Amino acid sequence: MPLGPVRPSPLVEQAAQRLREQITGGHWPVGTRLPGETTLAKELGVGRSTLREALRALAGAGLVQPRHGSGVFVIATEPAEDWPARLRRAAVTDVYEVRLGVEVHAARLAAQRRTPEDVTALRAALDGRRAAADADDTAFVDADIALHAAVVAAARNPVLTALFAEFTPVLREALIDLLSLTGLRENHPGHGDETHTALVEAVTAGTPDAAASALRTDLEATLKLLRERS
Amino acid sequence: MPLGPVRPSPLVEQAAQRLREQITGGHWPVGTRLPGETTLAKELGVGRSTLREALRALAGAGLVQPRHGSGVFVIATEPAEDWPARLRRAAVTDVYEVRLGVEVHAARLAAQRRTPEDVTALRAALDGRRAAADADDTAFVDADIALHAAVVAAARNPVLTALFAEFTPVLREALIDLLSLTGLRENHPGHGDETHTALVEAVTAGTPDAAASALRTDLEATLKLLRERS
DNA sequence: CTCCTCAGCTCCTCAGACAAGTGAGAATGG
DNA sequence: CCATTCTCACTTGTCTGAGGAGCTGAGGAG
Repeated sequence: MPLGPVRPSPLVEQAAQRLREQITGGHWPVGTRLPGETTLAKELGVGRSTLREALRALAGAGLVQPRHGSGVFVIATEPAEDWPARLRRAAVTDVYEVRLGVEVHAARLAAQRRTPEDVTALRAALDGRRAAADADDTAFVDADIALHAAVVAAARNPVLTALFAEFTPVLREALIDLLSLTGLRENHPGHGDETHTALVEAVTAGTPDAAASALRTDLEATLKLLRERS
Repeated sequence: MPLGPVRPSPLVEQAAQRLREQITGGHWPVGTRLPGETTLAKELGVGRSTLREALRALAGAGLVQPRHGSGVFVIATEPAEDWPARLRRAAVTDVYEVRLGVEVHAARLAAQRRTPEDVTALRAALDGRRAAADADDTAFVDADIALHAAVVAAARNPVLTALFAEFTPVLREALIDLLSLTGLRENHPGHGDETHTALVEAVTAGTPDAAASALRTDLEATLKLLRERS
């Protein structure tokens, strides 16, 4: 039994989240002066310095602006659309789930559109993943992600490619953690080689449904592992 | 003559600026562990609380990430990218294509997870879309998007919801244009009512494949229209 | 009416203390 | 000799108390 983490997030982040909700939720429109530090700290049940750090985090994100002697004011209601930060805050399983949907769709499109250049790139990435079977976890994860990125690139949709790139850092970290914690590769060095080969073959052959199902199999297995650990 | 401020900026901001320069200047690449709080505070000549607030501001901006007991780490060297702008620059068909993949996946999840509240919200949104059949194009598009947003919300994945929200503005504009240019609704006021009803029913019934295929039918029809016009 | 003073609010900064998590090396057991 | 467990130094997290400095509006002096 994997036992998820017990610890709650730091108080600072909880406080920042609560305040953020007030702002993005429209309760405190632009121009609002927030209640004083002592008041807010008491309301949220945290110390004054903790609250100050939470406010400072929001200021760093561009939501509020403190004015010495006058108060803290709301200057924006949207988090400046900072996706990397948002993804880092989110639960890994939620991120992975979205990645699954995006990439399965990409595989489908790739099977319809791949060019000869895409095919050679895919084969090279697949070879790279095999070559990394004996390497350390980090190198293996990088090779794995490179293959997946090649599939997405073959879909020939720049928005899709950019979106996948946004997910990469979080993915990389989560997968490296997963491998080092589970020791998954010790028994199966080339873990997932069959499904990945099937994926590349399906994209090459131009069969969308086969590509989608091969990829779905691989990703759902990993997602299951991630869920068990969190 | 505007006369700038005479007083120096708060120490917190000065400290944050100094640290930011170290990061964006490349002296501390991604993955670096910053010196400890006490060390940094001494080096910059400020108190520990002040330094902590400066670090918290950088964390809010997504540059660093503190890990309890371990240290503060650099996780990015530039203040994030602007997705809304990127989506606006991209081809509408590319955006719509990604939206299709994301939302079909969301529909699948929604069919597995929808709560009774989701179901009532879905029915209300469906009624809203019907009621807007006689309204102008803008109101109809808004009602349509509200229904789709309700489906995504029922998937109960915050990342997915946020991602869809990112697409909404571009979508809205493109669809309004499409309707006014094609005059599509003049002959079929409740355009797409059958497929949307089928979608809501499938999500309610909890049949992922049916929900996915109903939605795919609707979205691919629109995507085809978009392609023809561009 | 204008200007000044001032009290009461605000944020800013520091110091000190203790709690809690992490990781490496020492000590222990086989 | 190896693997496990324990210990400890070091890290960030949290709170409290104390002043410092800036802003704002009320009220008095001219």
